Amino acid sequence: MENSIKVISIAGPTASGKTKLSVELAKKFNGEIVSADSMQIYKGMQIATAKPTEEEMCGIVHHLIDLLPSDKTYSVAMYVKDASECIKKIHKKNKLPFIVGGTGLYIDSLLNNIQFSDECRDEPLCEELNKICNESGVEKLLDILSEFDSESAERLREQRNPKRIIRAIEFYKTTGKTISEQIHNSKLEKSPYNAVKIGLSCKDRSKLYDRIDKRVDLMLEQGLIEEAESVLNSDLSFTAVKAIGYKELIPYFNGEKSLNECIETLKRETRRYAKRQITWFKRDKEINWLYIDEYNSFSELFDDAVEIIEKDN
RNA sequence: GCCUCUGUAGCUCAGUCGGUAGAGCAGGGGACUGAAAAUCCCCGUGUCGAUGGUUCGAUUCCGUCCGGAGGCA
Repeated sequence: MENSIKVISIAGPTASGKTKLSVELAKKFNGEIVSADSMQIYKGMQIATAKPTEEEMCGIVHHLIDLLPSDKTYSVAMYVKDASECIKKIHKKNKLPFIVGGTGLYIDSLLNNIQFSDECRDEPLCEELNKICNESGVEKLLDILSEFDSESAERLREQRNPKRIIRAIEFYKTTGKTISEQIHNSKLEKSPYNAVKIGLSCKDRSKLYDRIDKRVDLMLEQGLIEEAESVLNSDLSFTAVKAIGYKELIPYFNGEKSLNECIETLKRETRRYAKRQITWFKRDKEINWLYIDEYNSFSELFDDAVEIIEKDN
């Protein structure tokens, strides 16, 4: 693929060590980092999102971190647009782009060059559909959808996931096309990238969970409580309120639960999040997995990562 | 030392009038196209403390032992 742009992606669950590996690799290969993280996009959410500090960045340029104030919504479509431009610029400078993060949907949509339509949102409609769902149940939503898109209705019937069904209805009402057509059409543009995919994970799940627990403890030492107070007191977009690390502390601030109980909830939610990330990444058979618990030192892990990147040339 | 209660899933506990057991939480697997750190679907993972006895059959009944809690001294 002579005309394709070589990129490296580094994916993996939270607390697997993506930040450190990516910075070291970027140093070695003259790279810049494009974050693929739906929450690090936001300013002011530093500790809970484990955003790399200036010090951790070691002078490597990081894109798509601290891009937006937390009252602005963001989405995968915007991400693909933003990240594509970053890659283009980095490539022009003859540097190597590293796509690094834990948001699988963002990474896959970017690397597969998924085409999103321009405007197809209708928030009042979604609110209305949400109301219908609460009052009459998911079945009602499926009925509405099957009036014009029985194929998707059948596909979505099994899991009865309101969000997906609402989106399918919204898409049709705003574009006149079915979501099935959109999914088909979105894949027509060939990807301009030649991606070398590296995945970081733990062979032993419980070890990853230990790392998560420790990292939450560290966040608390770094001032997570104070950050949570200020974030929760600011205006948060639909997207930003979903961040793990703040909402779990609300019962503590309201005096409904002890701090310890909330911390346990926070750790548990982070573990579940990591599990979902693992499920997502697992199905990509192109990922070269490196298991951090199979290495005695970072430098051995690093050497293997270097080998994966070099053998592609 | 004696008496009482107790020991069942990773945790908290049900239960079996004797036919090898089930809830919640934790956990595991999966899906995923504009909120994705979101949203949703599926799944019980077990030397029923150990060991003898009674019995066709014991996790259940009886004996002994071990561990835990409490009471009396």
